[in-house]
Amino acid sequence: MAATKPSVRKRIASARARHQVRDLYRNAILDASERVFAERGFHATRIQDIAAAARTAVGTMYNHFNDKSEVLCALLDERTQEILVQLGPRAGESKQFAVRLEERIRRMLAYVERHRGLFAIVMNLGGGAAASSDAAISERALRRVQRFRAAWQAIVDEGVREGALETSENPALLGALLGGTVRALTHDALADAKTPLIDRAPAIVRLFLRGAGRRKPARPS
Amino acid sequence: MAATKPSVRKRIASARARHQVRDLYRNAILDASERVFAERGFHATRIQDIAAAARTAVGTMYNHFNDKSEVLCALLDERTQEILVQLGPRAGESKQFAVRLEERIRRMLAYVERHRGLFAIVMNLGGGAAASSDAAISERALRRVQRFRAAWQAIVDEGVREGALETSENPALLGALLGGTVRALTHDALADAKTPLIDRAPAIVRLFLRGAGRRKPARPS
Amino acid sequence: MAATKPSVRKRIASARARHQVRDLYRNAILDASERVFAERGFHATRIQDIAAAARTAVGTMYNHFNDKSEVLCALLDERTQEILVQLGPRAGESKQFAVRLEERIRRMLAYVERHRGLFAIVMNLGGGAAASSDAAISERALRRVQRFRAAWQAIVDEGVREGALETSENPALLGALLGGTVRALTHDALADAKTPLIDRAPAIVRLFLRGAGRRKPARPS
Amino acid sequence: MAATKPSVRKRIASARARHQVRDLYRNAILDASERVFAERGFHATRIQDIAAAARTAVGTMYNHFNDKSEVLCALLDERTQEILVQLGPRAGESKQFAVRLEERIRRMLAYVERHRGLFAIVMNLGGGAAASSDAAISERALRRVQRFRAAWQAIVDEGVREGALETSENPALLGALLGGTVRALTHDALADAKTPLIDRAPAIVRLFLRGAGRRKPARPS
DNA sequence: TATGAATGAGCATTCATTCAT
DNA sequence: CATGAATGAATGCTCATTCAT
Repeated sequence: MAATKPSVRKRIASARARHQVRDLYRNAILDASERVFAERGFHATRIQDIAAAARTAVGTMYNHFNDKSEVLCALLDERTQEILVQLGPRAGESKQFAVRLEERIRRMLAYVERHRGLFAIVMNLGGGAAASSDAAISERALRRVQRFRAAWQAIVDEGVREGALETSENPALLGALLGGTVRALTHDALADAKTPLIDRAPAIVRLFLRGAGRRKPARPS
Repeated sequence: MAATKPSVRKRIASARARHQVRDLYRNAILDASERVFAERGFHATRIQDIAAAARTAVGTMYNHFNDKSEVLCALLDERTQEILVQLGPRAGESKQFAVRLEERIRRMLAYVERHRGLFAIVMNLGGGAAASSDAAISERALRRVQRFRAAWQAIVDEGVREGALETSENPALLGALLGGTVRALTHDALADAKTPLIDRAPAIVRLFLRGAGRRKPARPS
Repeated sequence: MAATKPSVRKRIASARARHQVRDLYRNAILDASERVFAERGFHATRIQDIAAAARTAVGTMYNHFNDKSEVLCALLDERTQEILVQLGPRAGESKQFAVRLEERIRRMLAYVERHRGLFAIVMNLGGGAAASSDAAISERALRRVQRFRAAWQAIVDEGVREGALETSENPALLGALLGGTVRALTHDALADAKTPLIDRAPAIVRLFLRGAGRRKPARPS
Repeated sequence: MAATKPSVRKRIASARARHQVRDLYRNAILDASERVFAERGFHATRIQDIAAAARTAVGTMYNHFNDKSEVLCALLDERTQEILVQLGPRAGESKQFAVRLEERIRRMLAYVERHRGLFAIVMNLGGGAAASSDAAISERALRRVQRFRAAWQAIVDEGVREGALETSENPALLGALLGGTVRALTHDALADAKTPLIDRAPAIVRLFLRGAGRRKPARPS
């Protein structure tokens, strides 16, 4: 380490610098695309628009991405990844499943809130580039969906393991239910209100756990 | 009335006939568009494709619809309308909310099954022509969403009135939950399996009503 | 004459009537086309527009004219013919060329005034259907131009014969000058002002006859 | 200045070069469009035709002009500008108005001769893209007409100031007359003959100045 | 590697014309 | 002969992609 020759160190440094410059462009493009997609939607957005928003030349975009849908794809991959991190376990979480779940959902909603515009359209685009005929893209879209599913499933499995969730139900259905409940109430909140998304966390957890049916239908004396 | 002169009667008849011919074309176009949209997705579908599938000239499409997105819009309006009918009350339904709900959802799923291809796309397009910048189109898309919401809400209100649903919950949230649960499990079934959609009805109702949480956590003796 | 049998008379009458009905449509179409052409210009006018303005079906137009440019052509033929009549001799005209000329131009301007809209665009379309690639149409347009030229020439020839016009000038040039002067001042008046066209008649004649140069350059004592 | 760093100088040079390349394309398109418009007329000319004649891609046209009529517009703006230059004053012109006027018209006719084809069309299109409903285009067409009017008026004003033109006439009418006379005789020459346009210059001036009326109607003794 | 003008296949849309009623 | 919906060739324009600088 310390023995590295200066010229080499410099070369490494400059390589790192060059990489950072690359990433600078890449990130500028992704950030710009998020803004523009959120504003206009995917199909109405022209490559030029993204380039302009990123203060870049169109050609530059093609040095970083193969084509338009790859930009969206990369953006979604990144945001999805980050969402999944929010949904993952953390050190020092509560022992109680419900509390933990609510906390994770709260984190996720906070993240979604920070990217409201993007998610407002993503929820309408399903997996992403809707109806993309490009196999590679659909492939990645599918993988994203699956990763999401897996995340819900993992949480559900935790709950089952801890005896917090009903064992007589098909766990796969419970996974779908969790995803659906989160999605439904989030979508609702995104469209409707200026209410902060996070406020929905308790209801999501409660409804997911207890459903809509009348509880304690008959309180025995 | 009976005295209507033959020529007049004939004129009326031919007017009716002409209308029926118009509808013939209109329906042929809508049906064709459903097939093609389902196959290729909205954006990948060219007007020509629809025309060809409808065995019509391109120009004819423009005699019936103002542009491509209006075709999708009209199609969705029609299908939405029909779905909502399935979700509506019928004569001779069960007194029990849960039974009735399951029956309605079963009807809806049967309808969706008959239009699998379309709905597979629609669920990814959310409100419809995603990112349509045309105000009139978005307006109609929004109205469709609202009509759906209203339908779920109406059902929930029934349940609340009959004491089948939890009264301590915000009814609006219950509506969203019902929609979300149906959507989630339907989407899941559309993507995943060749399982008949209707088979999902019981799970939908059960999960909507009772949630995923462990029931009777501790049955005291 | 009087001996014509009733049935025959009736047949003739009905034939005449039928012809009149034909002309009714034809004229309605021509009048409508004049209005619409004047409003939108030739190329921006769709056959449908004319039909609508004439309260006729499109098909009807094709019973009377072979195609769109024929409508314009017929219209221009008719209006040109009528203009030329205004420029022709009348009984009881003044013996003085200048007076006679002014009178005729006054009549012409009155006619143009009644068809302001049409002529405003015709003056910009030159011969008519500008750049029509149809030989038959261009042919008729050319003929109209020639008939106009001939009219100016005939007037000039009158003036020359009567010793009112300069004989040392090429009469063809004088013809062109007359046409040009009329056209220039008419065009000017059409565009510019709400001044009645006829008021331009004296100036037209005066300038045509005496030019713009300083008169009596040197009044010899 | 002399101290400009090489890289900067190079950048400037390449910027200039790039601009020149842009103009190369722009001019190629304008020249090509002149040829094609002259041959086929405006409406019969397809964008593709111009592109082909300019050995350019269609898209390139849209990098330089907003649409088809803008091409014509730009062309006319340029040619008009150049015509007006011919009509303007030059160093070392004659003191005599008539001589000067003839010289200017000669120059103008020489220019028109070099663009015969275009002007043959333009004279039939009046202000330009006939019936263009686009406000911006009509606006520019109008401005061209006005600049022409102003040019004639300026010449007339010169003549009046120098006592060469009749002061009892409304100068505006004299301006219109000059324009009309030039137009009439030019149009005549364009259509009719293979006679060189310039030969018409003397007649134009003579007729403009002295009119068609019999001169010295009766020089007594 | 950034740049941005050139490229041209691709597509929605128009509208003159036809023809069955 | 009037009608007006069907027809489909024709065309302007877009925009993702390329590539010389």
